[in-house]
Amino acid sequence: MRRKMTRREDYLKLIYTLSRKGEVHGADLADELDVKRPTVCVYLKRLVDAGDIVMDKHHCVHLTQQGLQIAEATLDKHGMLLDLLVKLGVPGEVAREDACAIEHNISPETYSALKQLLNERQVSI
Amino acid sequence: MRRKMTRREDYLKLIYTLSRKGEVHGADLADELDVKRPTVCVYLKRLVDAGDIVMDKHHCVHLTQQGLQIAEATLDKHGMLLDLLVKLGVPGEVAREDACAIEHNISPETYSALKQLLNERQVSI
DNA sequence: GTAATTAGTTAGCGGTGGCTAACTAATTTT
DNA sequence: AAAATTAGTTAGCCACCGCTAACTAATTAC
Repeated sequence: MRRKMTRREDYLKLIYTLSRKGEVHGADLADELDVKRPTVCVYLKRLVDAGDIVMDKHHCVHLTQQGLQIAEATLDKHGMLLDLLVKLGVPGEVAREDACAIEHNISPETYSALKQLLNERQVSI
Repeated sequence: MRRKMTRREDYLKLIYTLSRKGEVHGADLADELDVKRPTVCVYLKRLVDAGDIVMDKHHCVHLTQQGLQIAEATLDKHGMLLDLLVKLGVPGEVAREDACAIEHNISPETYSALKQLLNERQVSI
């Protein structure tokens, strides 16, 4: 059984976001994730093995269909949590960090419940 | 800088809970945490080093003042999250798992915001 | 075009937190 | 009391995810 890749969603989320702005290189990921380049290099190989990304001849990173799906799902959870926390009065930067920490660990049930709560709040306040 | 002991709160929480019912042995912790006895044995040494617990001559585990404080704070967060999720309609068992996953990662700000939300909900529903 | 910088990689390491195997110590059975 | 079971420990391993040092390849400056 393959072990958990707890950083997987962080990488895929970031690759997705950076892709919108142009080519994605390992160095960009290292900057944003605040880790060193060798760390990224090694991890990207695992993401390739997992079928989440492909690397082109210029070392640019591209999401596969599978990687894209995971990235979008994670960004969706992140956005929902961030919106909710901010709406509840948590300062933006703290809310962002908490959303990042929580997003990997919520069940579909909790996701639905919180999303519904967010929608209520959007009209009531 | 010492690395994060992400299991710390799980152990301390459980030790606290089991203490209410009697002596706490490594084997009990292994059962409840669903890990093997050697894993617990090694981890308990780290908790001793961290100043969270002491072991008596019969290998019973006791929380220090510091360990007690962490255990109570964690249980408090856990209880709040569990109550909130259940109140939002998340099934009990799922809510418990999510509360466990989330409790280690929320800032004081998010804790306060969610606690306040819980209090509102308690009166409004 | 050569030199300097930047990017990617490889090797080797450390900490966290699991595991099994094999030992010792304590407890229970018989 | 001896045997069997259970508890604790130690050693050695593995995966995850960081790091530095040192290498290579590519890019940019001059």
